[in-house]
Amino acid sequence: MVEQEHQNSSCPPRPLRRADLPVDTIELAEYLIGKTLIHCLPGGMLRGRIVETEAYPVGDAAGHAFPGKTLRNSSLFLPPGHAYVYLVYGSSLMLNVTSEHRGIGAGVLLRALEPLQGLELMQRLRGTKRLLELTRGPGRLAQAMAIKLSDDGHDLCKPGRLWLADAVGKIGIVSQSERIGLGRNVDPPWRFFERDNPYVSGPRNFH
DNA sequence: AGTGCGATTGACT
DNA sequence: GTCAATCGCACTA
Repeated sequence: MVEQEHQNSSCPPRPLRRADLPVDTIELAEYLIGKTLIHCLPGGMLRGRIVETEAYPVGDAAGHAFPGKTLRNSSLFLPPGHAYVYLVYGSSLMLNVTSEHRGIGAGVLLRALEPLQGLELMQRLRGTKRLLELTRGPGRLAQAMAIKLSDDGHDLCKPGRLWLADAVGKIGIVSQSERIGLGRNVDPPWRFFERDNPYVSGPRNFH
């Protein structure tokens, strides 16, 4: 029998290299679709495939860096490929990937994953067995991946504990829409998602 | 020191 | 579909 029954079990995930990340925030948001997020824990490995992102580029009034650098948003100003983690609504952690250059505050919010590995641990972390409720939505994603506030500023291009790796599987049609949850009426199409993936949160209307 | 408000979620009609 | 919980942060006084 052939050992190589699945691409994922045979070749180890290759980390995303910082030099390969598109500098532009919007390009990075699209680039990250299909890529994987890995968190190695004592209890096992958590791994998911990114299926939905949102760009918060330079000069975007909705971006956390817009009012200027503060203690809370300082990680957004790190070099590209770092984690910016913050708490909203008192209970939900959000995980972003920094973009642009050191000293520039911009990033990409990871909004949904397709769970690949460590599903039982994700189910425990999330308190549900329903697969579609594990990683659909940014807060759920962070909880299922055991992201903590202390992961703020972590280098996601350094393979080890928490890092980004190359794409898995065929990437489907990537659609764009307005971003979700901003109390604004008009918004540029800076949300990217794999159109036919069931783990995408929110509306799937596409441009 | 006090106030208002989220890049959401889960519970409920 | 509606709606409120929840709390760290930024801002005002």
